[in-house]
Amino acid sequence: MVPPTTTSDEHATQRLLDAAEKLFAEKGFGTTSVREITTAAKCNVAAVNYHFGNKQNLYVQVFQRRLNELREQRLAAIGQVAGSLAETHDVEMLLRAFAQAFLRPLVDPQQGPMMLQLMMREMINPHLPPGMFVEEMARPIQTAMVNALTSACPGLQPKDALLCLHSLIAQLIHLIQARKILADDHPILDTEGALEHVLKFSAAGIKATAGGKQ
Amino acid sequence: MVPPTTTSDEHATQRLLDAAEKLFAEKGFGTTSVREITTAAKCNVAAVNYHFGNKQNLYVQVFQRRLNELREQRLAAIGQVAGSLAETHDVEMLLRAFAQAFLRPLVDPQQGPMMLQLMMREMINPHLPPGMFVEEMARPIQTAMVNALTSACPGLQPKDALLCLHSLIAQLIHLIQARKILADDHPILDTEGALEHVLKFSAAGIKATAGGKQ
DNA sequence: TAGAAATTCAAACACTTGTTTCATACAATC
DNA sequence: GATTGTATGAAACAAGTGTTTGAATTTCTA
Repeated sequence: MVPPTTTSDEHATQRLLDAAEKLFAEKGFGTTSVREITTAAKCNVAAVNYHFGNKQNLYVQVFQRRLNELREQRLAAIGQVAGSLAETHDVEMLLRAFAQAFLRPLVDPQQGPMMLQLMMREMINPHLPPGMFVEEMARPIQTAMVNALTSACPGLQPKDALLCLHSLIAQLIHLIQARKILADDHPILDTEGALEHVLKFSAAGIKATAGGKQ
Repeated sequence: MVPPTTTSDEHATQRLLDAAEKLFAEKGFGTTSVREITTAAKCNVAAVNYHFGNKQNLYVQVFQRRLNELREQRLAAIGQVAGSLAETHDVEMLLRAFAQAFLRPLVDPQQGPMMLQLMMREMINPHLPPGMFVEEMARPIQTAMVNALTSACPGLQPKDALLCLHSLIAQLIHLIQARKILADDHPILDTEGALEHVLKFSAAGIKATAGGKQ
């Protein structure tokens, strides 16, 4: 008998989740066939239906497995920085910490690009139960970050903090997405100089937003 | 014989392009079947292959038809504003004009959401000839806008102008995308107040970027 | 109006899709 | 060691895929 924690011979359930995650990220739900998944996972075709009921539920389980850890990872990072800042009101430092917490899992060469692709695809054509992504990921991060922003940046209304947060997130997502398409054209976007720009750009934007409404 | 400009009875080629555009935007290339398209266009199944050779080429033609007009529309708007500004150095006005030129075709209820969906899908899984989208759309807009930005904002290096432009575009795209997912949660994002925020936020960001490097 | 070209049509092509079936092999329990 | 419940296997299911065919029809032209 083989120990259950061996990478090359884990349970079929895990192999299916891993293979499905990879393929769903690369090709999307609709254009990834069950046979591709089972072949990559070295299983029989029937394995998906046996272990997960159907293809759609396998997709949901792929997300379930990652959303929790990703959310907790981000919440922890936000809480840590928000606590240590306290009264320093250093916006740019808060942004940097958040950006790193936001990006780290997404640029980790191991499984980073996969995660983002998965989430982008799910945004554009959803196959999860309605609300699952928002409730388990988007909303918790949003409220935690809005709280951190408002307390680090006096004069910033919660409503405006939300808008600023979305401005930042938009740029971070675009940062990763754009370099896939424009990488050859603009090596600028590839370096971490782009991240520095986003932080500087956003810090100024936030200060202007807070100042203007005060 | 029927006049060629009748909407309800135009040539099959046009009906196919219209139906395909709509369906590709809603469901994506891979998950839209030729039969769905031909049914929606009131054609026979063979019509796609007769008029366009194959499904993929129909997809390319859908883009060909729109990319040109969209690009020219945007270039005209940029050129107009950039010319009239000349020496006023009014960054926020330039941004507003660009944002409107960028968004107008995308929020036009007639065909707006379709266009954006189409382009987002193409970004995430491409079915166009490599480089077509960048060369016919992304790059021309980029260079025109970078020129307009650097001349309207002295002290802004072209390299930084490009980064600022991407920061703005990222927010504009996110603005449209996010409200599909979070619309119920945050009616804030739905109003045009969000656009005003993006403009104010970005104008401050650009000024900070220009000032810091000077 | 007759003939030629362009278009539409129903039917079939070979292939892939998600899922099911049932027989086989394996694991652990009595 | 026989008997469970669990897992895997090859094969088949009906339905849907893009594309092709060749005849019927429409449209234009000479």
